[in-house]
Amino acid sequence: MDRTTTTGNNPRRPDLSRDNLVDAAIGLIDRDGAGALSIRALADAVGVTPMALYNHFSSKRDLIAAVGERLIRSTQFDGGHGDWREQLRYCFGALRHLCLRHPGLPDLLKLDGVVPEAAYAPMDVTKKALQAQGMSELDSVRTFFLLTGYTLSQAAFQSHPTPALAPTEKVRRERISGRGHGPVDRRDPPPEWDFDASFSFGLGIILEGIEGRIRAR
Amino acid sequence: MDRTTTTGNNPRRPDLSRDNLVDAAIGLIDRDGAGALSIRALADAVGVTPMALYNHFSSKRDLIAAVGERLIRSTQFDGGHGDWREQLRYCFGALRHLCLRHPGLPDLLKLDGVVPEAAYAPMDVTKKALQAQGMSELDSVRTFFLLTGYTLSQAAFQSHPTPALAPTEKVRRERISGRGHGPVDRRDPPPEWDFDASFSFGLGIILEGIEGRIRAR
DNA sequence: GCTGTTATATATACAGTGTATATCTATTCG
DNA sequence: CGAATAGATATACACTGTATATATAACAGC
Repeated sequence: MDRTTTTGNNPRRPDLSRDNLVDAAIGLIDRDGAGALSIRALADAVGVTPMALYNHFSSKRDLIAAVGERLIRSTQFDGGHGDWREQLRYCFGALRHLCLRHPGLPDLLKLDGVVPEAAYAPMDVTKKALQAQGMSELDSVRTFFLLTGYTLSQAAFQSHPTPALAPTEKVRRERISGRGHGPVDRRDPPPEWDFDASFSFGLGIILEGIEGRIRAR
Repeated sequence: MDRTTTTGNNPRRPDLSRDNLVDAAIGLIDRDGAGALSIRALADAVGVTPMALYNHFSSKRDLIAAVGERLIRSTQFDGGHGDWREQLRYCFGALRHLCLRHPGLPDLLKLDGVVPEAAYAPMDVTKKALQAQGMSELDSVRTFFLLTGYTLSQAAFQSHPTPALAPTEKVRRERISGRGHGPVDRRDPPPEWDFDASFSFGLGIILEGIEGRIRAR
């Protein structure tokens, strides 16, 4: 069946489609985080019954993958104009800013271990930049994992300030652990922590290490 | 009340306690992953009613934090004998192996953004090693985040092979997306991927970058 | 021994979650 | 038009964490 046959502008049937649903889903996670994306919440948001979504996505995993696909595809990773260092800075800066603009994204993907196809665009950029410097394909891929792991972990760290304790939990904790250090929430960095500078510092170290490997070739 | 007043060896009341519960919880996540740790599953495992657990933990977050605390505390991070490089290799090697022995651990902690107090032991090791080389405290902490982010992301990548599609999901997907690339599961590395070598390679790059920073002081 | 207090385990219930199954309806095609 | 089909719905199930109220077991002091 032709995909564009969706009831024209008939208001009776809402115009569901993968695209519209992904739009709405992104709205949800941008507003209230990855946890806010539930089948029922999304159905409510588009004014439809939960099970209706299953005519467009085979599962929540499928939906999540589509969200990731869309967001990552909307980002350009190969815009660096200078040398390999600039290219990598651009590429992973773009990845980082994508994660910061959509703080729910890394959580969402990690939640179900989904890796959208598009997520490997930065890998291609990295391989191209480094192989041009004489690095082997294997080492280029390894370096890609290094850069990606670092970038995502930093973005996640920046995006999630300490989640507050639920009030009732706090009360019960006092009752229970008269002894024993209670659990500790994600410890915040000092409030004036400069995430940009911190990320840049770590990236600089990595780039310097890469340069050493390249020169040692 | 004295903590050791737990009914002696009376079999009527099972000997619940934070320690025993954490033991059982670790058993669950080691056997079936982070997702297998639910209040009800843990209660079943120790032969008790779900709500009984809430006399020992204020919430599931509390339980998770205790599990993390215990596992991390059981690990020694400062056993390196050589120079700062060896110390860091030892420290983050230990962190990595901890995560590999308990593949559910990173997921578990990330799940609720919990960071056990003990998780900052590696930070102390890193600060000590690097400040001894003249690095500032700020940069040492930044470097710690770099090393931790890399180590955890690599361990997570190694621990989670592609989750299989649920059978019904596969069927429905065929029905739906006659068009559109379906979602992609975590793409596996090639089957002969050498995780140890890959981790070592990335760590080497980081250490080389650090050395550059230290020398440039 | 008995009694009151405190610690712990239970029973029940609620609001969520993803999704299987069956049904109903609106649209399109022959 | 009638038949086929795509898509939305209604209901239900098994699961989650946990609030609330109740019951029971252990201990303190008499």
